Amino acid sequence: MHVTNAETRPTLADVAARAGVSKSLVSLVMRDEPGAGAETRRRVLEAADELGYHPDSRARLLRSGRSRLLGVVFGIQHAFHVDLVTALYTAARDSGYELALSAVTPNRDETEATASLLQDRCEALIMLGPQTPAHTLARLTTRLPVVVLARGVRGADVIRTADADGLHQAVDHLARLGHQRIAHIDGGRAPGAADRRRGYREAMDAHGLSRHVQIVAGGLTEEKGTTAARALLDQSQPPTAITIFNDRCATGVLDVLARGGLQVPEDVSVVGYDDSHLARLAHINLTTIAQDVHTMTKLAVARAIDRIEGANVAHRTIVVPPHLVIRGTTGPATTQS
Amino acid sequence: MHVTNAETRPTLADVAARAGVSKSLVSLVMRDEPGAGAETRRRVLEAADELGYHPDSRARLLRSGRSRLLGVVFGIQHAFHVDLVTALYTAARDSGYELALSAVTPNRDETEATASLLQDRCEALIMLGPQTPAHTLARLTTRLPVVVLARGVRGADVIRTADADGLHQAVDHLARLGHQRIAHIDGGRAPGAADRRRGYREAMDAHGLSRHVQIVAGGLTEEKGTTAARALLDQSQPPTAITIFNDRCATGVLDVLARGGLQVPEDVSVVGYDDSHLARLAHINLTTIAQDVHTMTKLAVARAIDRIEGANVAHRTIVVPPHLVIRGTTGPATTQS
DNA sequence: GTTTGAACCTGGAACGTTCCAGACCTACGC
DNA sequence: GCGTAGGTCTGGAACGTTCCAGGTTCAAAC
Repeated sequence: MHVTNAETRPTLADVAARAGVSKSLVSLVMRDEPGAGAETRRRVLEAADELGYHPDSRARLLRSGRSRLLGVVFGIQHAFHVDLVTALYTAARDSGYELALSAVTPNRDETEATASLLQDRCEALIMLGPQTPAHTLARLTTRLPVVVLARGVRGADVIRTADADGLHQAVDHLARLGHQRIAHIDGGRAPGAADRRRGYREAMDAHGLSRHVQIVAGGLTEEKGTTAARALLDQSQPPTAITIFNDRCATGVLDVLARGGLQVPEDVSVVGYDDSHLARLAHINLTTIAQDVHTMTKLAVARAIDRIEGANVAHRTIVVPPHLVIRGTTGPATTQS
Repeated sequence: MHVTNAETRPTLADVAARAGVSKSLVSLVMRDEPGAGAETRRRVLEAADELGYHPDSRARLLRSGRSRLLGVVFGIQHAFHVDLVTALYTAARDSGYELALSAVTPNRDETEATASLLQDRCEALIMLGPQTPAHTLARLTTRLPVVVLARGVRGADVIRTADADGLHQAVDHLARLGHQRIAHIDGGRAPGAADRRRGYREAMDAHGLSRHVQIVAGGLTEEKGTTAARALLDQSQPPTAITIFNDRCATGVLDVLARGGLQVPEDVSVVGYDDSHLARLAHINLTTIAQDVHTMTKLAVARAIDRIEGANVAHRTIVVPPHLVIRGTTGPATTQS
């Protein structure tokens, strides 16, 4: 006999007893599967409601052998990751899978974040701009499907933006506005940085501006942006336009410009990268290269699920085109220069 | 295509078979419980390692009736929440409990975030600055322990900062520097905003500056900061110092000042609130009121666990004192004003 | 009047753990 | 010699589901 105790939550058996049917039938009804009559279904639902029954996902998942969980590893401090996670939630909404977040923080590295998701028996991993070495990722891939977002790497599924193309668009835009001394503050060894550097160089060449190519060491953070910007401004002939590795770094640059008494875009034009929520802030209002977060996350979820359900495509990279978003930090080059 | 049974992960039984012992014994060893001989223990661990065995938390939790999970509801867009989550991870590290994150995003409200954690059978909820109405929180409390961080609310455990005290410290600091026209940009209806407003007013009174009290409507975001700052600067006699609801809002203010050609702190001093990572950025370098994130998160985790383990203290609020962090955005009032 | 086949429902065996009661040793005190 | 007490180890019953193979019923088709 099952005694309903205040401490223990009601179970399938309790509901079954109350509705006068079998556990199996209640199970069916709870999952909204066919195979139960309308009237019985109603009675079962009523009983469940009265008891305040909620299915126990642990037991459910244990039995079905599945967790229906997509693990997400992300850097909680990264503006762009935050945007991606936000979009991932909506991308996963109707997929029948849930997201399990695991954050990377200054005190919690990627290995730890990943391990905790594995323990939860996630069925696939979506990793945002992971720093994990390629061979470690490859090993992970043998355990479960891994989709890497915003970083190119062999051996796993990758969804990334056409980074070089993004910088082409940035340079094209600036060149159209008459700029010639266009500099680039890069992202060092960060994922995507190399491609963006290359794109910048190619585009400058294409516009016949090779002699004005100038690449300054930057990084992912505001800090790096400020030091890079100071270095640029210290020159005898500072650039009239700057393309920057990402938006976060760009805000550091903007800050240095403002403090230096330089008007944006009158004196200097600035283009960021990511179109993260930072760029959209009214007081930043940054012209930037948008990564198509919506598409990228949709593709990532879809690919993860395909893999889970056994699609045996070779590991493949999907490249999503970026696009220019013109806001207030770019304007025509002044004639004097 | 692999021939190995990549489909099924190794289980306790597999390890037991390989080591030539019973499931129960392996279970003991895996949990590091006493009751197994040194040599057997070694053999079991070896077998587990060779098979790449990892315990299945679902089954484990199902059987033990516990999840050892602390659910965390947080706003992924909020700089301060990000700091709190970061600290929560380290606070929970050696507690024997894991964190389950559930983010609130523009498309995923608190109700949804909470529901998903309940389904995972979290044993307690830690909610960061929740917007959920008090009576809904109270109902939640009947289902499981709820610890609210950074918002005062009756009926649940609350860990919060002495917000009024924080503004006292800010005003004291500015008054000591000789400022008189000290304004406050508030946080509207945000958690804590009312207390900070009150603290500001009290402190101004205490310094005999009642006639200079000026409160401008602000908010949580950079945007709100910029419009509030513009309103302040438009006056015939703008303030020489500004205290602001939070750091994020303060960066908006700083930006307006910089663009307006005003030097900080020479022309205007600025004090933020939270000491979030924003404030520490070299180019922001914001004087601010630090909430003691370390202590708050430690207390939150401890309280949650106390509740889980049956400590039956009455619901109680713990107030943590804030402290002033002097950085570069405050300086002596200029004599001329 | 039998057969057929949906539509509805049931019982019991998994899933991979933990927990409990007890079995088997060996050593020890008397 | 006996009883007892630890220290090791084992078998099997939970935990709350889902899944599978079947069992009724009842109306329509032969």
